[in-house]
Formats: sequence, C-alpha cells, structure tokens
Amino acid sequence: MEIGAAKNKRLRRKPAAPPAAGRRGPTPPQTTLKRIADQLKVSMSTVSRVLSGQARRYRISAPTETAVSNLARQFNFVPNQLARGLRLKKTLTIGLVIPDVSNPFFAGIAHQVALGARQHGYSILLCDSQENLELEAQALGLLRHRQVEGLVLCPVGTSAAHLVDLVQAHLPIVLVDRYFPDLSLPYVAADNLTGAREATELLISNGHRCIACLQGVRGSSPNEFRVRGYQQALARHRLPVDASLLVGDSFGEQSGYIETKLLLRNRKDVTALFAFSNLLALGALRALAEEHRRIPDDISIIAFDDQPYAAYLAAPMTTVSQPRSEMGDVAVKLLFDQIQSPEREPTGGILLPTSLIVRRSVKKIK
Amino acid sequence: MEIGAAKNKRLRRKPAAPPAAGRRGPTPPQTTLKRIADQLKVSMSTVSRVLSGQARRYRISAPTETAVSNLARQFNFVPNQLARGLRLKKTLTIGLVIPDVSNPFFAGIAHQVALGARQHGYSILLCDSQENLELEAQALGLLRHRQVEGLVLCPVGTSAAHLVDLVQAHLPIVLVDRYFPDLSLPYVAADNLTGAREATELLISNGHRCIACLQGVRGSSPNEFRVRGYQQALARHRLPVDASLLVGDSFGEQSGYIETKLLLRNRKDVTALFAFSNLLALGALRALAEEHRRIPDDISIIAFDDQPYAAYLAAPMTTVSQPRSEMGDVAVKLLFDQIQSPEREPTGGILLPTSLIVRRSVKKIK
DNA sequence: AGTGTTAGCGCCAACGTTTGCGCAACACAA
DNA sequence: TTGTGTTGCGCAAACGTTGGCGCTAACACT
Repeated sequence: MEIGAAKNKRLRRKPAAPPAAGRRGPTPPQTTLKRIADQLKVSMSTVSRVLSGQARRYRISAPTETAVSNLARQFNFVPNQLARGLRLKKTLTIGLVIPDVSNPFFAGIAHQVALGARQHGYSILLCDSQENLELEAQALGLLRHRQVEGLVLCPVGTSAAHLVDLVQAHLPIVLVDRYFPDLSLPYVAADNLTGAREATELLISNGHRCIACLQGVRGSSPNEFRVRGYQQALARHRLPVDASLLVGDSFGEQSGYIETKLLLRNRKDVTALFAFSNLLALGALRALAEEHRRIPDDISIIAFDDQPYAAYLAAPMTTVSQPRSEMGDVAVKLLFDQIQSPEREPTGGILLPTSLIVRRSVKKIK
Repeated sequence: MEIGAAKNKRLRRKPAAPPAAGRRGPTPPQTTLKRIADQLKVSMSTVSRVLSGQARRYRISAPTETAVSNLARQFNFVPNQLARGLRLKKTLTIGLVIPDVSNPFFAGIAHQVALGARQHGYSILLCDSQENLELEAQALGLLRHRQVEGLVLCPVGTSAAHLVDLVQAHLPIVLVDRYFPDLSLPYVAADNLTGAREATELLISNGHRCIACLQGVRGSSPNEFRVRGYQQALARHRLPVDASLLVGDSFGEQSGYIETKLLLRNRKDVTALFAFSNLLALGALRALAEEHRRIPDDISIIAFDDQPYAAYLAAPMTTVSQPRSEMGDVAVKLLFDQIQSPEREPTGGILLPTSLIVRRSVKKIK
C-alpha cells in the first residue's frame, strides 16, 4: 500500500509547459536539457551535444541540430554550471583573496587578475579578508568548498599555517605581494629590497642622516625586505642603524598618523620619513598638516607605492612605484601555468622591479 | 565497539588509507560522504546528517555521531558545494559586476558589498566589465549560468536591453550608481542632482559665471542628473546655460585631460571647472599643470567624488563626496531583501545624500 | 543474399549531496 | 501474545550534465 503511494508520487509529473512568460509564477522552473529533449522527442545527450557545440563530433544531423538550438534559444536555455562542474570536475573558477579591495594597491591587482581570469574563461570568487588572519582562513575554507581550481592570495599576515591543507591537496596557489620565504610556494612581489634601498639612498644622497621608517606589519615579507633595503643603504654609507627609528606595525592610515605624531614629538632630529605604504604616507600627511610641518622644507618624505594624485600634492611626492598591474598579470600567468600542467613542480617566486619616481618631497640639506 | 570492528573488517578488504601526504599522487581523490560512509559501514545519509549538524534532528546516536565527525576531520572532509547547490538549488552566491575595480569609487563599493555578502553567508563572483557594454552583457550571462541568486550591478552604459532576460527570470538585482529611470529596478545611487546643484551654487556664490563641466558618459544617469543640477543652479541665479560648456563624454582620466586642454585653448572666459568624477579631475589636474595654470588663482575647480588625497593637493580640492560604503551597504540590503522575500515587489530606488567638502580650490572672484 | 560501413542517436551511469519515507529492533504496557 | 511507542538508521530518488558505449537503420559493396 505504501509502496503504491510512493509509486504514485513518483509518477506525478508536471505537464511541462514551455515557460510561458505570461504569469508571474513563483519561480519559472529552469529550462533544462530534459525539457528540451522531451519536447523534441530526442534524448538529453543529443541536446547536450548540440548545445555544447559538439554536434559535429557526434554527427548530429543538421535538422536535429537546428531544431535543438532553436528551441533552446526560444526557451532561453541556460546550462547549469553547477551540474556541469559536478560532472566534469571543473568549475572554471579561481579564488581571489585580498586584504582590502578598497585599497588602490590591491584593487589594481584585483583588476588585473579579473581580466586575466576572464581571458582564460575563468570566473573569480572574491573574498575580502579585511586584513584579518582568521577571516582569511575562513575564506580559504570557503573557496575549497566551492571547488575553486586555483587561488590568488594576498596573505595578510606572517603565518602560513592555514595554507598547508591547501598545498597538500595540490591546489594551485599563487601568493601576491606578501609571501613566505620558507614555504616554497610560487609568488609574485615587488622587489622591495631594492626599492627601499634606492629610496633610502636618495634620501642619504640628499644629506639626510636621520631617516625614520613608518613600517607596515612586522614579519610580513614586504616589510622585512623594505627594512632590509633601508638598512643596506645605511650600511653602504656607513651610517648607524637606529632601531628606534623603525616605528609602527600596520600598513594602515591610522598607524601612519599616530607614528608620525609621535615621531614629531619625540625625535626632533628626524629629517626624513620613509612611509612603507600609500596609506601610511596618507596618515603622515595628515599628521604633518596638523603639526604645520611643511614638505619638504621641514621634513622630507618618500612613500612606497605610487598614487595617481602623488604628482599633484602640495609637495609632489617622491615614491617607489610598484608594478601593480604587472603583478596581477604575472600572478594569473603563474596560476594558470599550474592549473594547466599540474604535474610540473611549481615555479619559485618572481620579483618585479620597482621604480623610483622622483618628485619634490625630498629636500637637499646640509 | 561494533563500529571499531566494522572498521577493521573493512580495512582488511580495502586498505583505503587516509590521504597520507607521503606520496605526491596525481590527484588525491576527494573525500566524499560515500568514502566516509563506506569506511564506517553506515549510510551516506547518516554521514550527511551528522556533517550538516542535523544529527539531533534525525536522532543519530552519540557514538555514531562522534565516529563520523572524527573520521571526517581525519580525512579532512570538505563538502562539495556544487553538489550541494545542485541538490538544494541554492548556491549562496551573488554576482558583482563593476566597470573597473581599480577605480577607487567602485573599489569602495565592492569592498562593502563583499563584507555584506559575507555576513549573509554569501560569496561573490566578481566581474570587471571594463566599462564595456558587451563585456557587461557577457558577464551577466556567465553569472546566470552559475546560478547566482542575486546581482549587484554597476552598469556601464545607458542601455538596459541586456537586463530584461534577467528581470524576467525574476533574478534579484540591484543597480548601483547608474540606473535606468524607465526600468523599475531597485537601485541605489548618490543624489547627483542635489550634489551638483550645491557644487555649482558654491561656484556661483563665489562669483563664477562661466563654469565648464567635464562630463562623464552622456545619457548615463549620474551624468544626466549632474548636468541637471548644474543647470538648476544656473537657472536659479538667472545665469545663461551655454551648452558648449558641457564637454566630454567619458568618466576617464584621458577625457578630463583632453577636454581641459581644449577648454583652456578655446574658452579663455572659463573661470571654473566642474569635473564629474575623480578621474576627470585628475586629467584636468594634469592638463592644468602642463599649461601652468594654478588652482585656484587662475582657475577654480570642484570635483565629484572625494578622494583621500584631495585634502593634501597643491590646492586642496573642494569635492562632492559620495557615500561609497553606504551605497555598497544599501545595495546589499536591497538585494538580500529581494532574495529573502521574492514575492514582494522590489523596492524602488534609493538616493543617498552627497556632501560638499569645501577646501581651497575655489577662488572668490570679482 | 550476405557482409561491412557509417550516420545518427539513445541508454545509462556517473558526479556528491540532501531528505522524505519507512523499516527494523527493542521497550514496555495491556 | 498483541499493540503502541521510540530509537536509530538506510533506501533511493532527485538536482542537471556529460560521454562511453552500443544500438538501429540505411546504404554500399561483394
């Protein structure tokens, strides 16, 4: 008896009318291969093959082909990529994890990654980790659930513990900007060391001896290399390295503001500021304005990461420009390299040159 | 206990070891419900129910539950969201289509949308339409294939033809920034009319009579409303409207540069510039610098869309600030409102107030 | 008439999950 | 013994696609 009931239930089928757009039904049932197939009295396979452009390969006759594609168009058929992905084990999706999309630096990278992905026919799942390690880890988990085929990650922190799962699962990954020297993951970053060294040397050659650094997050690779570059420059010129000139530990605007304020109060001997990010520079600008210090007369400044507006500032700012777009570009290349040939051992890292853009925020002193 | 025995038995037949990371196999087969179920001699249903936190509801015994969740952890089980989405007809994904992520304005919106989506447990598929209508249309198609449950769209153009399919399919949509007054789609935008009027009035009250507008793409709603605001202000003060003062037709930097150059050459009577976007302002700045015009002494300028650096420019720029984050925020709200109650007729549009930030790029004349 | 070839398509089993039913098995009261 | 609950779980059917395999005609050769 129950069996009979079940059977009936199973047999209950909809009369499958074409999705007449007349009524505003709750949800117009999706057009599927099956619906088209039934309508045309052919099999789903046939429909599938026509609609995936395989008609030729499977020798579907011209009449059938046109019939199918016409009906598909008429029904406004949209293949379900979930089903497709499930069957094919291919999602054509990559994950992009970024600390803050609204930061122009990361936005630039994101932009380029988006373009590159599209060119390869891939879509992007975007996650904003808000400079927060935990959110980043969550995002990575989420992306795995969603079967992304690859990952472009701008890690927020200094820890890579949450990455081991992923690399064990052989998920193609590319790190951008920040990376982990001890983890042999492919990465692309700016040549922070050279960039910072050149910037510092510019300062030194302009007579500056007491140069403060507005750091970003300590332990992160960009920060460490920039510090090292700074120190190398000092060393080359036999200048002492004063650890107390290395202040701050976030790339954010707040930090730039506060640390500059502090510096202005406590270290009257500082003649130049080296801001390790555009946000830090912005904070410094704010502090400087508040304290009525003029650039470059009262204090010189160089910032990492160029900005469009840098040239039109009250004191056009000398900056270390990073090739954002190229970074995004290379990241995509490295990623698809891995995706397309998974057997090959992933490449090492790539360092892209920075360029020092000299404007007028550095004063020659002495 | 029985479970343990079963396990042993099972293991003797098929030594399916946990995904030992010892070897670098071609692709470690994904851990699935089935694998766990087989190993434990229970059914997939049970595993599914435990792993989706439904153990209680289905009265799974405590031993079974812990056994399942332990093994899942051990195997590093990751549920396949494609399969899940297919079954549940729920992808927990929304699409975000943006003309250019690297534009700070859109980046700000994207950022906020990303946050909002995450809070609702949704992921974002990001598409960059590159200010190109065709790419935008492609992106929309793609997102449909991928069964997104909703769409946040910053349309590039003035045409909405490619949207009709989507609204017919009852796909929840929110338009941001640019919208189509004749299409009754929910949108959120800045109150461009008022913003532009206020800006223009500031100019007028400072004695300016010949004010040129650097327009964005004509026919787009922000542009049209800004023009209208500009004209309203002129009208209120009984000033003539000179159509030849409305130049350009792109929001890009190039356009700002070129049109400013032209203006400088052909219209010596212009005393003030009203740039309809930050990029346009940037272009104007470049042109002005090249021509050695000083702001505000030689020419005044106001720009739509505030920038962090605006305050520190050679001439701190007076701007019409748009509440980017709030726009993103509201967009998400409107979208999830639709997603969560599909029966309700979508809301109309929401206009967010702009604020005029007066700095020093406007000179009092006469 | 018998055999081979080819064109044109259908069958069916996946892919990994979820869930409505329903079935044993046991407990306990009557 | 029968009846009535409860506990704990399994069956199997979806969800929409795809592709290997194989089937049936029809036609072409001997």
